[in-house]
Amino acid sequence: MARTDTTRPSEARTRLLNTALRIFYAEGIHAVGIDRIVEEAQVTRATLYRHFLGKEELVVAYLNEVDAAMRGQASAAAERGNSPAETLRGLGEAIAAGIRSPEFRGCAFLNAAAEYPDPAHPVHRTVLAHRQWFHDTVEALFTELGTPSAEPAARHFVMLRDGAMAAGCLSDASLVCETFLRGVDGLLRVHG
Amino acid sequence: MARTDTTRPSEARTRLLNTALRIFYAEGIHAVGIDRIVEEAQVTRATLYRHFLGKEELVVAYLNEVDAAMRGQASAAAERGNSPAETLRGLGEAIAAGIRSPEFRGCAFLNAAAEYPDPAHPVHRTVLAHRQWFHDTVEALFTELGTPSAEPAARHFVMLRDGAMAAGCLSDASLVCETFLRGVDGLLRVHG
DNA sequence: GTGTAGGTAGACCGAACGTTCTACCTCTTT
DNA sequence: AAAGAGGTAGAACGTTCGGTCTACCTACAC
Repeated sequence: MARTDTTRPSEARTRLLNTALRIFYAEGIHAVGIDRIVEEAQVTRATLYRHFLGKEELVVAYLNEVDAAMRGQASAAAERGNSPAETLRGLGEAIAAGIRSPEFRGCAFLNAAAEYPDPAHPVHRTVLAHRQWFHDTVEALFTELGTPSAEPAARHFVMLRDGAMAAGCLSDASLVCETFLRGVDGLLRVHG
Repeated sequence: MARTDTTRPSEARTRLLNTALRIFYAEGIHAVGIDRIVEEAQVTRATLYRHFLGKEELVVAYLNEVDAAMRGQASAAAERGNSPAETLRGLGEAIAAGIRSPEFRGCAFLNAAAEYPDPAHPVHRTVLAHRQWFHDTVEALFTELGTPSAEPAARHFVMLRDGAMAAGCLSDASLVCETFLRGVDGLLRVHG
């Protein structure tokens, strides 16, 4: 019985969430059935429904997982950067690194929004909440940087990011990153 | 029998295609069943399968319909514009007008790509083909304009467009258009 | 006038969907 | 010793999915 004692916060739930993350992100949401996730997570259906009310809640949990990762990424960039400009540039680099990674499949939130267009739907609302946070974070950095028009600058930054994330898996990732980072540098040059 | 004689090129097919366009664009592809489309097009299942091999082919036909509309938009901008710069600016205006329209639900191609991530899938390939055309069209305009780095400029233009189209139905459309057109103007100022 | 293309109407198929259920097992806490 | 939470195993629910089928009707072209 040489077992770690960390069995408490539910191993099965973690496995379920990691599997959902991997498969939903790679293949889409409507395209993947509960059976697939249950099977690959090596968990029974009953276990899934013990932890989540249904597929919808699992999808929201999946997006929250990605959201947490993004917030971590932003915090890391903020810690590394010695100035708001450096942080913004670092944020851009982190985004580019994601796009260049082999598993990259676009923005999980943009992809989810494409599948859940109804603004009232919980999944769509989760997407909107994440985007609001990202915009506000970027705007705060531009404000810190002393940009008079921090809000439009943030919108520009976000638009470049959205374009890069959308195109990143539809054309050459390196070229996309190059274009994106050049755009970010231009923005920082103008507003900094 | 005061009927127009234009019954030949299949009324039902047109109705089917228009319905598919409307519903797939508004609600997503995997989310909508064949039954819905057949019902709203006021056509029987047998008729659908007489004109299309299956849902997949209908989806491709839907995207080709949108593609044709976009090419028309680009041609119209080229006819109106007296210079490449004017045409690019006009193209931007046309895109912005689409984003501002009440039925706007993002880029049909980006949305489709989110649902069909497999690069080998016919739907995904249709998306790639459209994007290639768009990129080439924009690059040709920058070349005509005399931009030395026409290709990177085109990539920048497309990235802004992608970002605008992606965000257009996830935040205030007017602000998105403002940011987008400002970006296009900046590009034309730099490269023109 | 006969053949054929396009259409209607509706039954039908097997598979997959999300979801619920019963039954039993195994820890940990009390 | 008892209780409860977390888990397994697997059958079953009704619905919807994409797709096929037969039967019949109508208009036009040869």
